[in-house]
Amino acid sequence: MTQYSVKQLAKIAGVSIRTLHLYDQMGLLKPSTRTEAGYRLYGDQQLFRLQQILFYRELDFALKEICDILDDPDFDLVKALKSHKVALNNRKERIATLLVTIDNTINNLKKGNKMLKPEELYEGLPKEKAEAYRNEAIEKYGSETVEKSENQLRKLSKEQIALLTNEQKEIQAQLFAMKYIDYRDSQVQKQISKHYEITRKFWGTHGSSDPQAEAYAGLGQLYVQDERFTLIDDKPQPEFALFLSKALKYYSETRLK
Amino acid sequence: MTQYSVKQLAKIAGVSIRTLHLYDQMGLLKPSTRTEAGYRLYGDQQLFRLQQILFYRELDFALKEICDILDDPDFDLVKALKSHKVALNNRKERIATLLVTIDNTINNLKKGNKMLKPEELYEGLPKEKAEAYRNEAIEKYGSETVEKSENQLRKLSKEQIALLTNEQKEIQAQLFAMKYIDYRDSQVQKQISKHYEITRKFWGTHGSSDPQAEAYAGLGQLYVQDERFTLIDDKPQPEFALFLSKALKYYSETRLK
DNA sequence: CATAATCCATAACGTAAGGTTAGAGTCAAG
DNA sequence: CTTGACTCTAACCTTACGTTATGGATTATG
Repeated sequence: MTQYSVKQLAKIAGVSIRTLHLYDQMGLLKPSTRTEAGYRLYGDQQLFRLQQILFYRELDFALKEICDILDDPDFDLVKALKSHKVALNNRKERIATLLVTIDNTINNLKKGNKMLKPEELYEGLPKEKAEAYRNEAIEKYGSETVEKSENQLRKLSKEQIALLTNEQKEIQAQLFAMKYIDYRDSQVQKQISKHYEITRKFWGTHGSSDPQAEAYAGLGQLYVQDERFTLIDDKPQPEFALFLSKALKYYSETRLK
Repeated sequence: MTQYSVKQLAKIAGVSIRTLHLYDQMGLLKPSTRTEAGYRLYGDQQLFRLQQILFYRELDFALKEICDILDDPDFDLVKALKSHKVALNNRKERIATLLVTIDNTINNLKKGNKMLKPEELYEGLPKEKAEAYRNEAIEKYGSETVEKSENQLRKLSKEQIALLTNEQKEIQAQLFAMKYIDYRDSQVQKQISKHYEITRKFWGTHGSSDPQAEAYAGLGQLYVQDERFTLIDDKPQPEFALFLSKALKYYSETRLK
């Protein structure tokens, strides 16, 4: 049975000595024994436990949770993993939104906020352009995301989009004028609910109510991804897009269930 | 010109009073003026500035960075956004890996570590199974990720995989026996370099050297995603897979450039 | 065997971005 | 004139360690 000093264990495990001290102090990993002088000595069992600790740490579990996982025999690991998965998925989604917003912001800065020609916007794009746009989008955000948005879009015919955006433009302008700050604000959410009602009319109530909430939240993603939806005075507004997407998500989560 | 108290500003901005105190203290957002009694009063300019602050905060910038962004007129915003994008992309990738690992771990726990039949593994899978597997994988990880892995895989013919895995099995077994702890350990990296040499033989040096490093790191992802690559005694080892993927990435980053 | 070089221990402070009291002063309304 | 709502500063709590600081223990070398 091998014995390891703090330094040895730290080295083979790739953690700092301080980390081992900390884990000892909080009861996560106690040395198997101490020398007369109080030196920590770890055995193979401790090495194995450390290996497990590092695995769960790598999965972004908090140290206290790891404590429970390893020490409580009744701990429902599958449940913990699943809820952890949900949290990670949320982070992932959030990061994806941020990445798109950053791209749009960079684009705006580069173009010096150059105005886009209105005729490029809501009429059928020239096919090559549309194709190029799609490919670029896939390149940047992955086909998964793009396809999801496209499904969103396909629910709306061209004319519907034209009508929709005219009515929505007003609401968006009002929201924009509100100095878009807190997406949970009741005034903001009131406007969003109008927005939702208009949107719903054009989705032609497809019967099932559950996908609607999701689709509406997904619309926010579309706003972030496609600058054409958040033009104010023909200028793209990434900050506003980010705000709107959060407002829609919040609305769909709180009001629509 | 409207004036806001801390509470009012906090409410319309959706932040806590403490946050405003903090921003004041660190010079990120000073009130426009103070009353005789020392109460903070904010104007519209401050509201606008707060709006910008929250935008960058939402993009996960540190408060100090936001300070620079807003106060330094020479600040290279595009550059900052780009490097920030790289960081976010790394986080995203990491989270994706963790999600797959969690899935595999859950699967293992559910199956009670049931053995997989060896004939299911490296021989051509029955078509339906392969299709089902692929669809499931797309469902879980997105078509982007799956296609990337498939491109990895397509570089190897069936026979090559068979040979490859036989030779690699040995190395992996040795790595496994090393109590897979620190992927940066020189002994570990030595084994990885052997692993790399073997792998490289079968990739038949496609000329360009840059994609090789990336492809090799991508192989680690494949290990994580497909349990069949990290079977030890016919049992999937998600922890070991995670370890290996990090070791490969580290190797490709430090040794291959 | 003395001494220098490591190694180890505990302790305490610092980090980011606030949350959470605590104690005390300020303001408008009843 | 007191109540209640609001404000101020100050100080400690959080995570998961990193970073000294100080002093004792062990080992290597001359």
